[in-house]
Amino acid sequence: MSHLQKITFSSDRLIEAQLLLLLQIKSSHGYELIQRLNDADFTIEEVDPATIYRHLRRMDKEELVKSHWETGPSGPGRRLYTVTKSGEELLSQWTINIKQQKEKLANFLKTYEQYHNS
Amino acid sequence: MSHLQKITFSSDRLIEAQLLLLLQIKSSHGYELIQRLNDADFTIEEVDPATIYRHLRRMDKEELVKSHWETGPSGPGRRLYTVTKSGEELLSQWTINIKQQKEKLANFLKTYEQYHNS
DNA sequence: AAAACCTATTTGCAATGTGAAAATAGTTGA
DNA sequence: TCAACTATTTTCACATTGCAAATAGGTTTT
Repeated sequence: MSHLQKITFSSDRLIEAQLLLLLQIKSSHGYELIQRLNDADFTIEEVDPATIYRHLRRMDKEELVKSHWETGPSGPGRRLYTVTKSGEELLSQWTINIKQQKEKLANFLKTYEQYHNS
Repeated sequence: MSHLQKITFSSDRLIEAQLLLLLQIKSSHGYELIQRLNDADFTIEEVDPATIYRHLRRMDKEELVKSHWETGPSGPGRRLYTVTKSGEELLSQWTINIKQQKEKLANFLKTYEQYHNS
């Protein structure tokens, strides 16, 4: 493939993995994803809505998700997001990265405790 | 205390905790810290020197570390950093945050695996 | 002795991402 | 009607980053 985009796994992009996971479990629109993120036991802080919407748009452009506009019977129009095959593949790579990150944090704590019990 | 600075625990500031830990173990100057970070088993990626130097200067201003200029017998002058009491206290708070973060990552992986074995 | 290299820190610049707030807009309930 | 809720987008100022270059002392190689 000629133009594979560069994959960024920096931990400040963790929100991407979280969105992909939630979307894999169930397609949603932005507003609902914000609530699901705030309810999830794997997120830390309240997320700023603008950040979520911006990530979703970016991920749409990068074809990690696809979206279509829904003008339902009630409420304002909303954009329904679904994860793509490419997004699922990226999510699976994210889990490897997250396992690593978890190990690194464990090593940090180990070093800290070793130093403080001696 | 009247002007406690706001503490940021966002994971992209993890570098701060890493620097504080290394400095608590042993005072160092920037150049050495870059090497120690790259050797440590709790860091992920290669760090950009500019980032390290900038964080050290910021932490100096915030009195998490203190520094003094060393004109040793060999090599160019260098700034020797030592962690302060305030820096040690912050590091201890960081460990709590890192434990939480580790838990959140574990929860993420649990949710992922639960979804993929059903 | 000049050239190249290592140690050591700082600064400039463009790019990226964020939070906060406001703009937009449809729907529902009092 | 007015307020509240749902839903998304955009603007602005600010923080931070990576990369590169500038600066500079010291050591090693040719």
